[in-house]
Amino acid sequence: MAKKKVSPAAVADGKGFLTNIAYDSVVFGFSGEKLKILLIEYHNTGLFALPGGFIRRNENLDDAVKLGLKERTGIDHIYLEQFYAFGNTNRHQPEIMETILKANGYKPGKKHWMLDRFISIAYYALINYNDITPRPDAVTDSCTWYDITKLPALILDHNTIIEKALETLRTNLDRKIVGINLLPSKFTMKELQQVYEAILGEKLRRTSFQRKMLSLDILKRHEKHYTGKAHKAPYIYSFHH
Amino acid sequence: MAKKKVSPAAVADGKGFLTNIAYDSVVFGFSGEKLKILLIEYHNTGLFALPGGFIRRNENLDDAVKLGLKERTGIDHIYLEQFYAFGNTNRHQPEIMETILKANGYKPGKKHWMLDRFISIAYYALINYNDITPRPDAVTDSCTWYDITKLPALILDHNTIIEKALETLRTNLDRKIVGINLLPSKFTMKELQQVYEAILGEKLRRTSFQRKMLSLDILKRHEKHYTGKAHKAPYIYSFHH
DNA sequence: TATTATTGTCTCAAATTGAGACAATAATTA
DNA sequence: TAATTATTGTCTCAATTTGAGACAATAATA
Repeated sequence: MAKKKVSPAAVADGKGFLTNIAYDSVVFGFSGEKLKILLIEYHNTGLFALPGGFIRRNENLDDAVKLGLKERTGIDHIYLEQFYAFGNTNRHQPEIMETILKANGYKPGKKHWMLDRFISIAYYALINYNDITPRPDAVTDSCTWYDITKLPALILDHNTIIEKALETLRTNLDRKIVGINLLPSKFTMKELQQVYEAILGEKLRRTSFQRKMLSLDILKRHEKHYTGKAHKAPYIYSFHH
Repeated sequence: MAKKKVSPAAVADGKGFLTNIAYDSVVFGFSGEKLKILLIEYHNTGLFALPGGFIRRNENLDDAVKLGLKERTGIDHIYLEQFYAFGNTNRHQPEIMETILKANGYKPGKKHWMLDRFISIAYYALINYNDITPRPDAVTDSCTWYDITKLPALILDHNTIIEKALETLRTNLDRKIVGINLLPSKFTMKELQQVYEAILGEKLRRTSFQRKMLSLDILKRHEKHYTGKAHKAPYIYSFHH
C-alpha cells in the first residue's frame, strides 16, 4: 500500500476493491547519468512512499498497475515487470495510514478498510525520463524523481521493496533488453553504457562494452551526431525494430 | 487457491484468514532421473491442483507457505522461493470451488468466502524426494508425484503456474545452488548432472559439466562408491559446508 | 586374463572477455 | 592554416571459459 489512486467516495468504504491486497510500483527513469525513481510525499505529513494503489474487484492485477501508472505519469504503454509480493505482518502499521488519512481530512474509524493489513505485490517500471511529467494528486504533495543513491526514509518496507527491485533489475540486465525503455529512441553508445553503469553501480570498460553491444545485433547505427564538442563525433543508435 | 489446509470450522466462515489472497506451491522432487512435482486430487471430482492454502491474519506470508508444506510433507526446513503472483480475473471460477466443496459435503451459499476471487502468490520448493511421504488430507484423495513431462490438466491457471515455476528455476540454476536441495546429502557427479538435465530439459556434456562443477569449489569429494556394476566406480560428493 | 561400461583427467580448438594501443576526427586555439 | 584537445571506433594480444573429444584407469563379468 501507499499512494492510492482512489476517489473520496471509495476511500470511505473501499467496496469496489479487493481487500488485504495492494500494489506498489518502483518507476525507474534515467537522467543526468543517474538512475532515479518516482516517490510521492503525502500532504502535511513529511511521509514518503512508493506510488501504489488497490485492485478493483473486476480488474486484472496487471491492468490495475498499468492504469495506476498511466494516471500518474500520463504514459500509456509502460514497460512493467512484477518482481515480488511483500507479505510480512510487520508491514501492517495502521498508525501510519491513520496519520495520512487524518492529514487529508478523513476521520477513519477503527475498522476503516485502509487500516487493515495489506499484502503488496510490487512491480518495477522502466520509462523514458523525458516522456513524462509526474502528476501529484489530491492526497499527494509531490510526485518527483529521486536519485537512487539519495533516497529519503520511506514508510513501511518501501526501502526494502526498492532494494529488491534494483536487485531484480540487475539480474535481468543481461537477459532482457533494458536500455530500450530507459532511453529516448535515439542515443549514443556512451549513453547506453551510462544506463548500464547506473543500474549496476559500477564502471564498465568502454571498449568491451561497445564490442559486446554490437555483437548482440540489437542496435541499428545511424548518422553521426555533432555535439559541438572539440572531439570526434559519436554515432547515433536505436534499437532494432 | 487450491488445496486448503483449513479446519472444517474455518471452511464455514473463513474468519481467521486474509480475504482475496491465497498461495500455491510447486514442490519439485527428483527421482529416477526425472523431475517431479506434487499434485493433489480432490475427492470425487477428478480435479487436480497444486497444493495451496490461505494466510492467517496474524501470519507472515512466508510462514503460511512453510507451515502448509510442513503439514503436507512432514519436512520442517524446506527450501522455498517465491516467484510470481497470479492475479487475472479469469482465474476466478466459483463453479469449480463450488464443485469441490459440494463433493466434500459442504453446502456453500452464494456468498461463501471461498467462492470469492483470489490472487495467488506462488512459491516453488525443492525437496529431497526420499525424505517425504506425501500426506493426503480430509479434502484430498491423493497427494502424489507427477513427472513434469506428464502432467494432467489442472484447475484454473495451475498449469501456467508450473510453467512459470520451471522457467524461474531454470534461470536461477546458475545463480543459486539447486542440487543441494533436490539430492540426498551424498551423491555422484552423474546424479548431479541428471538433476541439471532434468531441469533444463536437455543433455549436457559430461566432461564440461564435471569441470565446471569442480571449479565452483562447492563440492567435497568423499570415498568411492562401488555400485556393483562392471566398470570404474564413481566418487561420492556432498556440498561443502 | 580379456572384455565391458563407465569415470576422471588431459589436450587442443573455438569463443568470450580484459586491457590497452592507436589512428580518426570535430571543434578550439595558436 | 596548423597544432591542440578530448573523445570515439577499431584492432591486437593475453587470459579465461567452453566445446569436443582422446585416452588411460578401473570394478565387475565372462
